Amino acid sequence: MPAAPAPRRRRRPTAKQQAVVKALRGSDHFRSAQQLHHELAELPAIRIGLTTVYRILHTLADQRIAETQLGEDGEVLYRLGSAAGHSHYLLCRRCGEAVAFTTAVLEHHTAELARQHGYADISHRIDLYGTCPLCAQR
Amino acid sequence: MPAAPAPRRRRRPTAKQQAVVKALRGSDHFRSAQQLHHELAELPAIRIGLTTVYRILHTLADQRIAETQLGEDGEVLYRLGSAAGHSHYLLCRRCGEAVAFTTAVLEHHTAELARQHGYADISHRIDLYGTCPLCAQR
DNA sequence: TTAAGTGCAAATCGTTTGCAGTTCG
DNA sequence: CGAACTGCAAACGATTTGCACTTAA
Repeated sequence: MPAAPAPRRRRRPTAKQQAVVKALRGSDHFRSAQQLHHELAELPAIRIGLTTVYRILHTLADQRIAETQLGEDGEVLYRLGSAAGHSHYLLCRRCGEAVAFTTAVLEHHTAELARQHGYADISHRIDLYGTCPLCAQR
Repeated sequence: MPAAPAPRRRRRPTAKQQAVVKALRGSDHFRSAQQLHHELAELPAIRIGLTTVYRILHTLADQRIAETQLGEDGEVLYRLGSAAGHSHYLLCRRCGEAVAFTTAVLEHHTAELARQHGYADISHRIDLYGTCPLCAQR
C-alpha cells in the first residue's frame, strides 16, 4: 500500500487562535461565540471575523480544550476546560457563571428506565438556569 | 368605570383549527409543526399554510390543550395533553414516542443547590432521547 | 362592521458553508 | 507550491412577523 501522506507538523497557533483562547482564559463563565467576538472587537489590537471565532471555538471544542453548554435560548456557550466527562451545570442565564452538580441518581434511574422500555442510544440534556446573586442585584 | 368590552362569544373552531387538533389526536407521539403540516398536506381535503399550523399550535399550547417538548435538535414538538404540571420524558428521537418519568429526587437536589448558591428564578431542562424498540428495527 | 383567521413573503437569529484571497511552512 | 487560515456574503432551518385579504358572528 502507498505510504500515507506524512502528517504535517503541528503548526503554531495563529494570532487569532491565541486571541480566542486568551479571551476564554479571561473568565471561567460560559460565553457565546458572539459575546466572545464582541469582546475581541473591543481590543483594538486584533481584528477577527465572527466566522473565524465560530470556527476556532468549534475546533477547540473538538479538541476538548473548550467545553460547551447550551444556553437557555439554545445558543452554544463555551469556556475553557474540564476535559473530564461532561458534567451538568446550574448556570446564570445572564453572566454564564456555572455551578457544577452531579446527577448520579438520576442517571441511574434513567438508564434503568431506558432499559425497561428497550430504548437504545440514550442521550440526555440536563441544564439548570437561574440568576446568580451578583446578577440578581443588577 | 366604563364597562369592559363585552367578551366575544367563543367562536366555533375553524376547519383548520379542527384539522390540526384532529391531526394531533392521531397519535400520542410528539411531532413538530412541520411534521404536522406535512401530514395535513397529505389530506387532499384541507389546505393549510405552515404559518397557520405554527399559530394554531402556539395557541393550543397557550391554552394548555397541547403540551410541548424540545426535540433533540432544538425544534419544538407538540402533542395533545396532560394539562398537569409538566413532566419529563424519554422520547424517541425518530418517532416522538414518549415515556414519562419523574425527577423528584433531582428536583429536590437542584432546588437545594440553587438555594445554597443563592441562585434565583430557577428553570430547568431535563430531556432524554433514545431510539425506541420499534424504530430500532427500522 | 369588524375582529379573527389565514397565507405569503420577508425578517430573525444563531450558526454554517461556499468561495476567493492570504499566509506560512 | 500547497495546506491552513480567514473573511465576506449567502445559505440554513425553525420560527415569527408584517401586511393585505378573506371570513364569519
